[in-house]
Amino acid sequence: MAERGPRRRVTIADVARHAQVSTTAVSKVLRNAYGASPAMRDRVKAAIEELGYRPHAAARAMRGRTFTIGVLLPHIRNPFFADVLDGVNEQLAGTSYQAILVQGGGTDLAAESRAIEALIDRQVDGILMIAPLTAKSRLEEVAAEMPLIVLGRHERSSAYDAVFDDDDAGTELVVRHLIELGHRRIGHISQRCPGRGRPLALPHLTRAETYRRVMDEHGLAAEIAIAVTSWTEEGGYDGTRELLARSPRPTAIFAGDDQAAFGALAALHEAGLSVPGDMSVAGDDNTKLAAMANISLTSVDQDGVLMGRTAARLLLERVEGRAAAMRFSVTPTLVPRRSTGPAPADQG
Amino acid sequence: MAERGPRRRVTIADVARHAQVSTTAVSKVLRNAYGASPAMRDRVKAAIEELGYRPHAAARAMRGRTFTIGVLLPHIRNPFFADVLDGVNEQLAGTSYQAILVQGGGTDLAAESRAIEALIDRQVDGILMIAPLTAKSRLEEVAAEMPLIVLGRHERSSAYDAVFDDDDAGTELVVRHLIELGHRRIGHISQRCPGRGRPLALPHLTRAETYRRVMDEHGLAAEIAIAVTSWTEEGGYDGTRELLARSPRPTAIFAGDDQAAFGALAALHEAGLSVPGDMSVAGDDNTKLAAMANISLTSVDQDGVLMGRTAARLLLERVEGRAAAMRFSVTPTLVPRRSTGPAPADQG
DNA sequence: CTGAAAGCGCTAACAG
DNA sequence: CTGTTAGCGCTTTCAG
Repeated sequence: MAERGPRRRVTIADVARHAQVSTTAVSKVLRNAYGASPAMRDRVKAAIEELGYRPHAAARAMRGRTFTIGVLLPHIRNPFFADVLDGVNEQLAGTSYQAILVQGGGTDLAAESRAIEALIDRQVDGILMIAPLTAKSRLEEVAAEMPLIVLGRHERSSAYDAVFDDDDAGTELVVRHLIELGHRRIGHISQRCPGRGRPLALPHLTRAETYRRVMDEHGLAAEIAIAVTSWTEEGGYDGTRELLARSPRPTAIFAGDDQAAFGALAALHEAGLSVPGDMSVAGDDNTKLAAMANISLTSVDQDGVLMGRTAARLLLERVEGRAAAMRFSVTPTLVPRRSTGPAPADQG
Repeated sequence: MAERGPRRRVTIADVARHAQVSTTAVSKVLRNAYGASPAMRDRVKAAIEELGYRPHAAARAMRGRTFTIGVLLPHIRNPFFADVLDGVNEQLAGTSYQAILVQGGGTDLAAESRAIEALIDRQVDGILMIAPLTAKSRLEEVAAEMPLIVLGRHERSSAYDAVFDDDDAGTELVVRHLIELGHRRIGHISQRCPGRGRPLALPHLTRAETYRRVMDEHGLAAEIAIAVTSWTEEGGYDGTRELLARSPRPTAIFAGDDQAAFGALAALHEAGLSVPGDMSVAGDDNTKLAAMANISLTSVDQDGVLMGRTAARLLLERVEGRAAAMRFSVTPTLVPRRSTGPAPADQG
């Protein structure tokens, strides 16, 4: 009959009593603050150990820090986010900070806003947002209230730090790679952008824009073909069906990210087209699955763990007081695999 | 020069002043508590709206609830967890509760303990643990302190609720399916179990045990072959290589879960073996990718969204006061696809 | 129905 | 170096 919470939690007062000191002394020891003799320090530490005391985060929150870092991410379906999170946790390990995640509703802006507010209401010491959809102006408002790092967006702001992949370079690598293989009709799959108003500097927009630019630079402006769906398996599938319906159909697809590329491969398989014989496919993110021998998907590698680690480091710096904005950009590399090959001969 | 937090947050006192009532009144309105006239209620609500007041979770935590549900999950690499989480968020939408996630270190028991403590220290109103490694005795301690739901484990406890897939039934479906296709040498990939001491009722142990039982029941005890790696792409790859090294090698592999099955498919591709011609492969979880035409992986479907929704519902019930333990089990179904087929003729 | 007042556990002035 | 004390924002008796 699990009676709930009968055993009152050990508090700083219990520790103080047990160690025969004041609560102030305990607090000082806990925070490694100035003004506690080694002897007292030892006695308090022993008492903490004996009583199994752990600080009550909510009580701390009322005066000082919560030692909690809030991480906002759109969803947990993209393995790239898992890499980023591993980097974050790696950087936080050994500190007293703990990361808590909240899921913003994918492409639902309102849900994301609620998630951000939830984090603020819970008084986290700093926030890391992964590819948020929220308008820059709102991000700056949040940054005015607490340390903020934005991962995966390119805008420049003096209010928060930015950690991002150089999407421009990555896309250029992919599109050039395809062009060098002789492709001219290269399709692209992008995502719907939920934000009304000014377009955000989100990866999918940068990639689409760069795709356009590189095509144009090679005199292929007329061959530009973008299917706007979403970067999920289904989105890649649907987008590919859309591109296949064109006449003449493309000979290569840059799917935007790996998840979409997997959907593209499925759609091509279903259509009876061979890869890369009839159609080349490239993704972006270089997920584990892309490297698997039976998939062997050409992709763009960006070090997600490094990005996560860096973001967490920058955030802790801000929590410690840094105010000047920093930007950290990761340079991607192309990983060519068997899903891309020479354009079919009939293309000329 | 983002000056941090200059604009003091709106508090209940501000609202009270603005609405010309006491803070008690505001608090009552916020909690829909008894003892506030409709008129006052309206006035307070208007003030809240005007001032953009949002309750301060930490302050609430000191007296009452935080309206926060803690979700512990091993990692975010398994798409099945994403389904569960969608179910949780779906159930929580419309309530005032917010889910926060913490990642326990995969197979690292100590990291998981720290994550659980982090949740307790942050005074969540209830905890949902997804496939935790922690010993049952510790789970019961936690359950004595706060509402707890455990998802994905089979033990029976009077202290917390359990939501789980009937892994026994699922595995039986897969193994029988393979046996009916004429396979006799059926290999299995399982995970290393970190827990010392009593084995936990985790899915991979149930599946392995059931695999053994069904093989035995069909007189195939001698053909039992288990590779113990991990349920990741790499683990599936390594496990398959291990099984392939046996002589004679199996003609079918039940990979334990889809992620591992993807690794298995890669290893077989690399080994030049055809699926299902030379080897049948089955997974478990029925992830989106398994359904893709080019993969077409036979799998076991278990409704993750339903499980998440149910877990969240049960947790809220407990938060509201229910004490009697409940168990909810989801019945899985087999989804046969092209990755499984008749055993090669040479098997007899 | 309404409000004054006493804390929840902790931190940070401030005295001693 | 040490301890006393006044809150942080909210909930919750308990009088009016």
